[in-house]
Amino acid sequence: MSQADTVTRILDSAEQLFAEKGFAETSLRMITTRAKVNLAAVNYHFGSKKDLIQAIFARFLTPFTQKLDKELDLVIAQKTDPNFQDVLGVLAKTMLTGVESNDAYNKLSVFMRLLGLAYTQAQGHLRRFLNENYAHTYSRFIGYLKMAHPGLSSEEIFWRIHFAIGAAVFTMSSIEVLRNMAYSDIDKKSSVEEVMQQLIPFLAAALEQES
Amino acid sequence: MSQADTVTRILDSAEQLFAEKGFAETSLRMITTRAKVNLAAVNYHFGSKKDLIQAIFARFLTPFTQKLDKELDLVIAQKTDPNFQDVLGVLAKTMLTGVESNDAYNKLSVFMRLLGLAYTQAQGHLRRFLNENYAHTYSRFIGYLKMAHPGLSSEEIFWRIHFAIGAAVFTMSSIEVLRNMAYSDIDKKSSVEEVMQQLIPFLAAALEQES
DNA sequence: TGTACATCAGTGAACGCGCGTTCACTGATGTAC
DNA sequence: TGTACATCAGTGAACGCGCGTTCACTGATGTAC
Repeated sequence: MSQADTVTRILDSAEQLFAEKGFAETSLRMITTRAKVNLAAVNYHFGSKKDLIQAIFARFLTPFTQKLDKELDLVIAQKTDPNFQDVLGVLAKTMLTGVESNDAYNKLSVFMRLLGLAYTQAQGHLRRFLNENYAHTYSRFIGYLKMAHPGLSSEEIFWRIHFAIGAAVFTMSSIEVLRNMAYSDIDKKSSVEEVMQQLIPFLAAALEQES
Repeated sequence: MSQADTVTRILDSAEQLFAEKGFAETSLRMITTRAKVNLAAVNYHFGSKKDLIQAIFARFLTPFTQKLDKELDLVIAQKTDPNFQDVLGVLAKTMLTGVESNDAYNKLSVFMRLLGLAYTQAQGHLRRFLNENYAHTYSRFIGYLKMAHPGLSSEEIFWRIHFAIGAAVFTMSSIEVLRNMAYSDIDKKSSVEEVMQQLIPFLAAALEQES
């Protein structure tokens, strides 16, 4: 088994298990058993469990923020003064392309669950890591949103964005629990895609609302 | 030290620590140290860590759902056909009264963090417990919402409510992280109350939106 | 009133267990001469 | 072409540690006669 294999298998298994259970609740033994690699391989390749967690975020976020940056360049080149929907559209586009459609929803929902854990589980090292590596693109995105909606203060923009992130991240974090609840409450088990199709107008209405 | 003291001190300490760190990340040793009681006291009074977690939810939810039920009775007595805002208003009123104002916000935000953990951390026993004990009031509330907004399907109501719960629960779960981010991003550290005052119109706009 | 017993909150120390990490080691592949 | 050595992915077993739980025990209070 080559190195690339082992490293990728560890990342894949860890990503799934962390998204399912959380960081503290997932042991290296679970990860290495699922990945069919030796227990010591995580420490050999990544150094520690913390470094493995960071590597999982980097694998998703590095290409994602590169893509988002490029898309933002494109929009700005076409239209120096993009409106709110243009800017949000860039985010939606970046989130939903680059992979075949079924897989895109799945990868995105796994990543949203991980992002939720990053906020809510005590992982100071992870928040520091994200801030050091991805704050630039995040700030740029927020900056355009603010320019597009001058009626809102920075504070309002900040909190609205995080309310929206919260709804999205919570929904995806708990999607299996919620789909089961929906099934027992209203006899309908919506697909992840259907849920997202309801979430988008819900958030758009709330984000754009005049205060 | 009387029993009431010991039991209450354990509940108070556990509630704070679970809200801060999560269930798996909080050990009984942390709880009993903070509560200044013997390690074995948790198992003596509650039976197990799981039972302690359920007791914390019961302490908040039992009076809360009783109060919500009474308030729903009142509204229905006054107005057989309450509108969407009437029903949501009952929830807001139930959430924010009964304690002096500062404490009310604090208790509520602690509880929202715990509720977020209940959805996102693997605690099957807890979801079963909540479902067995509080599903009746929850269903009643959702039923009135649906009656008040006949243009929306059960499915739309279900998902909108959970998007809103998500935004609220995520915001409160991560409130310290978010307030610190706001401070470094926009130099403004809003109070929990100010954040809630922005959250309410945000959610109201999204919940009532015509599809 | 005094004695024997029951009840129960609380305790101190130990239990077995799963955890992340470490370490000496193997074996395959590449490099130098 | 053959030999000696270096590099490095991967391994198996063990390490110390903190965890939730258990258990025999204490000591205060209440009850029966």
